[in-house]
Amino acid sequence: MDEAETILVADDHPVFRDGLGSLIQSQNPTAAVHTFDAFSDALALARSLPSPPSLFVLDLFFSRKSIKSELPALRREFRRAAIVVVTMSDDTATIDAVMAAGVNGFICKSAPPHQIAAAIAAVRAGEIVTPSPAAGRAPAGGMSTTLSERQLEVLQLIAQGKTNKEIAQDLGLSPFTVRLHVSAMFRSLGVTTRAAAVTKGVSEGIL
Amino acid sequence: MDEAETILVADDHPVFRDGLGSLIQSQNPTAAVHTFDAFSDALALARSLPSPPSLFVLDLFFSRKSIKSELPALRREFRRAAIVVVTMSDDTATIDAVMAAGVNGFICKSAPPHQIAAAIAAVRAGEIVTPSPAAGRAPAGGMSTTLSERQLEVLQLIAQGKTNKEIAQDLGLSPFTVRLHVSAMFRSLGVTTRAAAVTKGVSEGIL
DNA sequence: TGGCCACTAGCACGGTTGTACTAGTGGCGC
DNA sequence: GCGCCACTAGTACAACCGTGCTAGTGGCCA
Repeated sequence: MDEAETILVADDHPVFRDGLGSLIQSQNPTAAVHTFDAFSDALALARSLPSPPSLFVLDLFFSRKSIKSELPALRREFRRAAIVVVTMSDDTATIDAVMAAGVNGFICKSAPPHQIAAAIAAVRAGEIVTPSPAAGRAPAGGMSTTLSERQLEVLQLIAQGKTNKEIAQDLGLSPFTVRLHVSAMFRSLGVTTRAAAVTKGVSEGIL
Repeated sequence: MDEAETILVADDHPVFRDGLGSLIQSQNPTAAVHTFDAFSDALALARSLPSPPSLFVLDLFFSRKSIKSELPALRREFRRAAIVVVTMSDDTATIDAVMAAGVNGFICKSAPPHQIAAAIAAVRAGEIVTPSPAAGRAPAGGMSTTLSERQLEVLQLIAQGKTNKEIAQDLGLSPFTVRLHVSAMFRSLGVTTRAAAVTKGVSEGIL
């Protein structure tokens, strides 16, 4: 579906980290899953990647303070990535604080694997997942596909029902060029028609 | 884990209800999935069962008022059941009101099947799921457009990127007939392309 | 009974789409 | 410098799309 999709897992507990990594890898066979024992390492790789990762799964080695600084900063820097926090402490205050930072999911480490898997799948599908009570509104969407600027522009105009000719006029391009962007965008989304591209765009939260 | 597990689905929209029912059934092969076109019918069966259902999936045919009465009542009566609300209107106020009633999940009807499936799986695994605000807009007032059954079916298949020929095969029709449905549906929606039709369908909450 | 509507099926035609090629430019990292 | 990638522009072609016509069936309602 998306050739170079990257997922980053950071957790300082080796056993849990490896288990989590293989769980996610088996759930997303086509994705490149990288695991780290420190958040800073994951962040460093994320920044060095040609295209940003689609999913962060992070242990909460955040102090109370950095929940309010590092986490929102991560959210801002990787607007299009889904962020899931996995942690031991699942008290309401922590959940609220983390969700308020704009992450897409909060999972308790004590949860059984199938529960963690379901939660991650739901987040990757665009939902917001929290363990228990918490009406914590969360902004920003996670998306697992990356499009270039032009491709995104083209997709938005396609969603408006415009023809390639009209898109070319709108963007000040040749219709031939528009076609190439359309084809490339289709390949990125794994579709072959404009209609399917719109559906995909909506489900990915980019429309 | 679930020898006689029962799942109740209530939705007054036939096409969506059936799709939802088979989606859930395929996701939970061992469960007995019952579908209803009215909430009261589902409730009646739930009460008549020897053991309470494990999951309710309900369309939001609740008026604003009954969100604050029927829904919490259901929650109280079936404490151990998971309750998922599926609806057209996904404005923040409605989401807050429904979640405050103590349900386990809130899914927008405009969400693609895989997203709905993931959300239900997460809820069944014990999570709380709320929609990402990035997904389909559905301004209050319901859908302003009426499509015939065939037109809706055609639109749903178009959203999957199918060609007229493929749609004809799926529905057992002639490609010529499909074309007419497509054209009629376009007129109803006030669009001229498939891509725009999908966009319109999402914004109307019928996809 | 006649009118209306949804649904079915077909033909013809012009325009659009999507892909497969080539080919040049500018930016970025190694 | 070299490769890679996004972006630009073009040609050619097969397939598909959307609309305009005609025409028949069955249901519903006044």
